[in-house]
Amino acid sequence: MTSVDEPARPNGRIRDAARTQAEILDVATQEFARAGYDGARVDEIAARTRTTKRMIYYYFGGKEQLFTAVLERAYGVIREAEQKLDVEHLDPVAAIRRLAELTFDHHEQHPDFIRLVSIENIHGAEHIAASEKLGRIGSPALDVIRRILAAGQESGLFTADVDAVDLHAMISSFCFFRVSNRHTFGALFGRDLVDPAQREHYRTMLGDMVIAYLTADRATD
Amino acid sequence: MTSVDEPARPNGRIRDAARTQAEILDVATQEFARAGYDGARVDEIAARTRTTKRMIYYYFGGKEQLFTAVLERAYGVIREAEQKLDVEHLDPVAAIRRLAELTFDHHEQHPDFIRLVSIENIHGAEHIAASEKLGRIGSPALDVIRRILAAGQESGLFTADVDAVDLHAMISSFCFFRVSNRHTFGALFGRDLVDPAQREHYRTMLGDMVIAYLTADRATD
DNA sequence: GCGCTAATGTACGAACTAGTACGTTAGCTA
DNA sequence: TAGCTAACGTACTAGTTCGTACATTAGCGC
Repeated sequence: MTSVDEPARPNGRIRDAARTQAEILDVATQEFARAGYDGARVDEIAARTRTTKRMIYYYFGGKEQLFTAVLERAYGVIREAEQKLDVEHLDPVAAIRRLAELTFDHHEQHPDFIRLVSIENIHGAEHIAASEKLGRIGSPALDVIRRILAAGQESGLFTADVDAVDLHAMISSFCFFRVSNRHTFGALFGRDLVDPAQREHYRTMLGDMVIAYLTADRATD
Repeated sequence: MTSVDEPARPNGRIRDAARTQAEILDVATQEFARAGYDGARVDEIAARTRTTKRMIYYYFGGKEQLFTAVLERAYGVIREAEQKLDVEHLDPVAAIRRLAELTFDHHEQHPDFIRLVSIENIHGAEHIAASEKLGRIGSPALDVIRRILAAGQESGLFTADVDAVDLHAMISSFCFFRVSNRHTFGALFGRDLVDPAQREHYRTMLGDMVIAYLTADRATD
C-alpha cells in the first residue's frame, strides 16, 4: 500500500534515493506507532523494507533521528490538511462546527499519527525540540480559528473572552482522547469510542459541546 | 520519599515482604511512567530499590506482570479517590461542576498515572485485559454521574439525551489531554497547559464547557 | 565508453537486558 | 533451641539490538 511501484526491472535493485527514503519512513511510521519508540526495532523496520538496515543509518543517521523524521512527516500531513480548510465562508457558528468536525474526521482517519504524538509526549517532546522543522510552526488551523472567533465575537454570537489556542485545545482533547484512549476506555467501561455505529453521535456531541460553550452567557466576574 | 522507614537495624537486612513489594511497586511506577514499557529497565528498577532484581521475579513473575501490578495499584488509587466523592448534596449543576473540578484536580495531581494509561493504550490495553482485578470494575465516579444526570434531567435542567459514560468521556478527555499532551502542545503552540498561573482558568473553562453542553437547548431531530 | 560518486548490500561486534540457577539467612513455631 | 520455610542475594547466561566496517554497483556526466 505504499505509493511507490517499481518499473519492471529484471532482477536487480533500482537506485532511487527518494523512493528508498519514503519507504523507510512509511514502514518506520507503522512500526513506531505499533510498538512505541523503545519497542520499535530497527531490524524489523529494515526487514519490512525493500532495502536494508544500512540505508536507515545512511539516510537518517540513527533510530532517534529516524523517529524525528517520522514525526516531521506526520505533522506535515496534518498541516497540509489544515491548509485546505475552507470554512470561512460560513457564518461563525457553522464555521466552528465544521472545523470541529473536520478535526474529528482527521483524528479518526489517522490513528497512527495519534499514537506517534502520544509516544512523543511520553518522551517529553524531545524530538520535536530537536527538530528544526517542527520548531514553532503554528498550525494553519489556529489562524482559521482566530479569524472565526474574532468574527463571532464581533457580531456578539460568541462569548468574548475565548482564546483561539484554548479552543483548539478543547476540540483537540475530545478528538484525541477518543482515539488515543479507546483501548483502556473500552476495557474499563465496555464502550468502544470509535465504534463506526457511534461515529455520528460523537461527532455531533463534539459540535454541540463547542457551540454550547461559545454561545453560553456566563457571569463575567 | 517512600512511606516506609525501617526500624534501626545494625547492618542487616530486614525481612518484610509487604514493604519490599510496595517499594518495588513505587519504583516501578516511576520507571515505567518515565520511560514507557519497553524503555523501562528491570535492572534500573531493582537498583533504585533496597532489594534486588531477584525479588521482582520472586514476587511478580516478570516485567509484564510487574507492569500489570503497577497499573492495578494506580487504578486502585483513583477508584479510592472516586469513592470519596461527595457532591450529591448539591444541586445538579453545582454537582456536575464540582465533579468536573475534582476530576481536573486528580488528573493534575497524578501525572504518572496519566502516563501509565497512555502507555497502556499504546499497547492496546493488553495488561488490563490480562488482569482479573481490572476486568470490569465500573468506576464509582460513573455511578455518581449517573445519579446527578438523572436528577438534572428529571428537573428539566439538563438536556435529556445525555449519557453518563459519554459525559465521563467528555470530562476525562479535557483533563487527560491537558496533562498527557502538555509537552507536544507546549512545543508546538508555545503554551503550557499545566502552568500553575493558568490552572484556575482551565478549571473554570472545563466547568463552563460541561455545564453549557448539559444545559443548552438543542434541536431534537 | 570511462570514471566517479551516490546508493546499496553483507557480515559482524559490543553492549545491553530479561530472566534464572544456585546458594544463604532471618525469624517464626513447636 | 532445632528445624523449617519464606525471604533474600550473587553471579551468570542466552538472546537480542543498535550500530558499523568493509565491499560492491548503478548510472550520470563528459
